[in-house]
Amino acid sequence: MLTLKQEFFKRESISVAKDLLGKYLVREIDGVNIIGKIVETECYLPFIDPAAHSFIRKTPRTAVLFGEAGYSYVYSIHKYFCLNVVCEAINIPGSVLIRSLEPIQGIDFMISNRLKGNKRNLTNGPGKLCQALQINKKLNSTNLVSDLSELKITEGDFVPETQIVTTTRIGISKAQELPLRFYIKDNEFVSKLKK
DNA sequence: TGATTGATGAGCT
DNA sequence: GCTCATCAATCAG
Repeated sequence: MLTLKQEFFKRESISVAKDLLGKYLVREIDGVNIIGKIVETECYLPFIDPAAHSFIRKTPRTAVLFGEAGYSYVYSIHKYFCLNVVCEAINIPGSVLIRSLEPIQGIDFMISNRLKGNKRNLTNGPGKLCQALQINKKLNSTNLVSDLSELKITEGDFVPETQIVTTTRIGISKAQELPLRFYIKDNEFVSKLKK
């Protein structure tokens, strides 16, 4: 499977968020590939988005958001980790949060990483997918467009525009009204619908 | 099946 | 000290 080019991420983060649906997230552990298809994303805009970690100012934690596109931003929230992809040009801190995956390969491995391991609950949430794929802070600032990385994003399945659903974001306290969450219609691995 | 709630720890002020 | 882009257990119906 072909790894994406950096140019893919050097665009408006909102376009990247939509186009990432259907792509494959590949985690390599001891030479074995663990693969999930991206079925749900959220976009965090540069400068104007109060919900973005980069909003207030650049800090040691958020510095990677201001760096090269195509790199990972892994942060901890409560007890868990979440995975973002840095987009746009240097010093333009747009990013895309990977919210849920459809398990493709290495499902037994994912189950062994999670306490309650039924297939549907494996990767349908940002904290859950990081547990399943063993994504932690050591993978912060990883180059996701290099074949040499142990975490990368490759070409996957084509998703037609008509299969993409747009809603508001989940779990945030600011700018809740912005329609920046995208997921694949009718996919059973999308995280819980918002009410 | 859906809504509510408590546990939880890092990062920032 | 307070915030928070979460999860899983719990409870009501």
